Amino acid sequence: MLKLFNTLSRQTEEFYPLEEGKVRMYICGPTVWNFAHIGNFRTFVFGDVLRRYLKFKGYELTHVFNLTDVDDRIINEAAAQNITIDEFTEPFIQYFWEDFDALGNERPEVTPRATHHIAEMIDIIAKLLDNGHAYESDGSIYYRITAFPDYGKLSKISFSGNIAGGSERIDTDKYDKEDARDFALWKLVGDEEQPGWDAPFGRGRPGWHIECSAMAMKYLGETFDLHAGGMDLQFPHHENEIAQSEGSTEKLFSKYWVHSEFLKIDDVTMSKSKGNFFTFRDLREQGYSALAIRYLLLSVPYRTQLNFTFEGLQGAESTVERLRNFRSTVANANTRDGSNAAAAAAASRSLTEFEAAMDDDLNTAAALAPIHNLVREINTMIAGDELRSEDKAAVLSAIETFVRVLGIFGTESDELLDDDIESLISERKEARQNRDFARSDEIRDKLAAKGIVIEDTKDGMRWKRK
RNA sequence: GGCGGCGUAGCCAAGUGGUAAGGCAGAGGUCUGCAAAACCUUUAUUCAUCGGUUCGAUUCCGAUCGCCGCCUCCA
Repeated sequence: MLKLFNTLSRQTEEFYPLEEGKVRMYICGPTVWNFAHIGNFRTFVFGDVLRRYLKFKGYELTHVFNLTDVDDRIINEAAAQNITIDEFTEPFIQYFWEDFDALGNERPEVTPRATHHIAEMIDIIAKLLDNGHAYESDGSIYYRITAFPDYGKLSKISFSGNIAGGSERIDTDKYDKEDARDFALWKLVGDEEQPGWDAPFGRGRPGWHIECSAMAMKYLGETFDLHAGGMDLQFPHHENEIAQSEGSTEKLFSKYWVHSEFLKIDDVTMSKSKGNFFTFRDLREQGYSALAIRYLLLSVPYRTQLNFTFEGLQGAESTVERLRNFRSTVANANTRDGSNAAAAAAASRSLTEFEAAMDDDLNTAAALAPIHNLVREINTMIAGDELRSEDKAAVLSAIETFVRVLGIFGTESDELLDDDIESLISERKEARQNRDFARSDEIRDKLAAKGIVIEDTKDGMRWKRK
């Protein structure tokens, strides 16, 4: 039984949409022009692991992932270039998905654009105006927080403490709001020259939070199962989504809230403002593999800040390589007929422990241990010629489960070798039989130059792409 | 000032009221024509410090020190 930590209740509890057999989830992604840093991608990798695990558990999923394009910079820049917002954002979105895919994430079912949902946002704002949860001031529309007593239930934020205390960021009356906490739902655009959208309550642009309320409820219903995102979004973004949605429907918005922690670089949280951030592409350009980056990001449970080091990334590279080798070693092992009960038992125990750890609030760190244990145990059996042909399937099937849920073994390359590479390999085989090691090594070097690594195992020659 | 998190071997870290998972790196060995891969052995009497509760605490409580986050852009 999967248990998740629900930010709303501040406790780890059984994931209760279980009975329904389906999960509707929403994840906030980055603004499209913003090159998401690796900390954001940690959120997306965990979102992916969550969705893969839910599918593994047999749930039917509807997963909405928002790459937002409602942003003054985007709107203004598109207008300045005299192109549509879609035309402007297209290359950024493509760039993002390339990274998203390269990290081994599955694409969510729904990936809406906020600017295509202005009408839905206007509807919610109109409802909030009707029922007193919003008000107009100087042509803009603001949310009236005093009308929503539950405000703060997610982040447990205390405004009395903030205001009485030493926060230097109390918003002064820059706008004519009733209360410093009130936030904009609709920002007036008075100048007809400036891009904006027409609404019954005036021409303007949506505020920063309304899009997620609108799209989540449109695709998932007024009440849905799970809403995830980075810790940084808990307040104010998610708190405000709750206020808008529940204020308009008077129904529970999301049953579960799941927030993942960022990572630290040399013990300092990576963030834009700190300037110590780097992107997935930065790491790729330094030669690190996507698989190792994925492994590192999920090697620490999602609610713990991972302390990122390059030593750790290098280590992940070795680990991932070992897993990859294991998979092909098992697949290619020359085994005698029959079965060895110990092997099947090891595979089954590994799966059980893996699932128990994942059930425990997606404890990926604990879930990796049984995988490594299986690798060691089966490798030992192979070395001692104790693995039997009938056991291979059980071990490979366990690996497939780990791949399906975590995606850390990489995909098995089933590409055929080019003919000349193939002939070089058989030539080398012959040379070795004739103990012509000079020729053998020469061929190995030649193949290495083409990115093909040759290894001589006791079960024969093995190759892989570097 | 309010709210929250953390401090476990060289590094990344899991974890529990009953005596420290896993990975990486390091050392020694086995195998091998050489590599590579793999295997074996080895690395914390100890979990920031000081008290307390307990038969027993790394795990619970209190204090102290240190670090981090949110309250402000990062949807």
